[in-house]
Amino acid sequence: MPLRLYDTAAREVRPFEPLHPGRVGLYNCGATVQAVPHIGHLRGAGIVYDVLRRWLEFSGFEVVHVRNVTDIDDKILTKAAEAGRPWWAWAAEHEREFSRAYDALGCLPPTVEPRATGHIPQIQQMIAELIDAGRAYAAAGDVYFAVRTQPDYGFLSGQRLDEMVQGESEGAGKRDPADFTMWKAAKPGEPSWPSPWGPGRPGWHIECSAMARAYLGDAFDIHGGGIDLIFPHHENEAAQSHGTGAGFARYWVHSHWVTMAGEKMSKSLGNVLSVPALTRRVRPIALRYYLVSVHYRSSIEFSDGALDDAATAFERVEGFLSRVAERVGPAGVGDVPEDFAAAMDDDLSVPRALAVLHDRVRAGNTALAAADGDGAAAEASAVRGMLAVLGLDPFAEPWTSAGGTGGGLRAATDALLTELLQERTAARARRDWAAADAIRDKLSAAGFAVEDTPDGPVWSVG
RNA sequence: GGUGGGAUGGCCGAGAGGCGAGGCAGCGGCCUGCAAAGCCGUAUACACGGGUUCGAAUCCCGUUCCCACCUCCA
Repeated sequence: MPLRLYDTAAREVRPFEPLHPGRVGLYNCGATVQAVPHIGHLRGAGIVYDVLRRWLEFSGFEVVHVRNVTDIDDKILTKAAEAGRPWWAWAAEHEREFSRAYDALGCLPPTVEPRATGHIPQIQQMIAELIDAGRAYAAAGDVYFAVRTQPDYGFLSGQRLDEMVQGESEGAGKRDPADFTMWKAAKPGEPSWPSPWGPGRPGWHIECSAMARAYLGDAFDIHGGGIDLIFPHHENEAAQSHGTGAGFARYWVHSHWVTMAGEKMSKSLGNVLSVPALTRRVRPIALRYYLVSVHYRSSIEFSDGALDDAATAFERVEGFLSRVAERVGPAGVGDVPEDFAAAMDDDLSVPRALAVLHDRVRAGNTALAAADGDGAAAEASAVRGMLAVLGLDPFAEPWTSAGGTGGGLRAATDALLTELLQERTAARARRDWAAADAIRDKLSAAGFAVEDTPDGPVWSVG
């Protein structure tokens, strides 16, 4: 069954057919680098599209994945000014914060991460085209998009111009309140680029229109972002691109919120959670599992309890994999079961896909208990295949290199513990339970858990 | 006012007319010297009130409550 995706513009799930066979152009709105990222950003701009991209690639598509960085806008300017820092330093610092967070949660680097400030010529070119087409006008150094000249305006968000409360803030030469700015005249002290309409900088939406065209062409397959971007950002992006005659995105995908106490996580509400704050509680791979485990079109109601539950659930999966590795040898990354693929093809139904994964883990554990090494290995490779699609394969980058007891340290610890474990085994052999338990308690106090398996004792951290 | 999304068992979360997804927690059992891990079993769940139907958590009508967007927002 081929992939089906919910398309916001169509308001329904529809079969995905790429513009060019075998290739997919995917654009998702990344960050406006004005503040430190929280996990809502990471789900909505990072992980959801990382999973989509991985699934497309697994399905055989060659994916060009573009995730932009908006590094010039009003908020960056005002926040940098408040902090007494240059705007470009402020933007660069927060861009790095986002990069670190994306990396920490195992998001593959996009094919390209274009910055708005690196595409001023493309932006100006597009504005000029829209003026020539009669869809935009310059006034007092600003350039506005004339919304009423675009017949399909509102197709994406369902907003009707007559019903809108009001558009973007008023401007000097604005003809209609709903018109929006594509080029902003520089005020004194603000950064600016020369342009035919006077020195200024790009408005909020034009950078995405211009950069999508630069890397994906006039028409491309999928455009994504958080639901809050549907209006005005994506509506306006589409208006600009359609205004030049471009077909623009063919499928619109939107990811939902991370909420706390029912409310959207946002800086202004003060209910934000950063990646570092959460990875003090659970490991990054467990945090990713938590964020991935809810369907992308449902909001995640964050709670510490749910996060801990997710971490425990993921440990069950990891436990199976490491038991197989120790007893029958490391499993490869295998193909995914059909029902897993069917769930993923059905609008990325990750929760259903995870049910398949857990079923396979149980089957694998049963095989292991029956000393069926081949059976266990087969399940393990299927499990790794599924995990890889979700960016959760514990034996893959970046999880192998980060955290845990890696290589040398593990070997050194093992050497030290082996002696104690042998002592304990001897005590158990002579049925001296007190001595055996004393050793186990001692290790436990030091942070090592000891489990007895048919193949002898196994230690682990925790 | 306009637009869109919700309310599922102790908790998290799928599903969308008929076999009670999956996870976490709990309980009973198996295994274990005891554990741990694992396995097996285990639930008067679908906001409320009507209706359609042989059958509704799923469809229809009404009600209540929650959230988001229409201003910056993943």
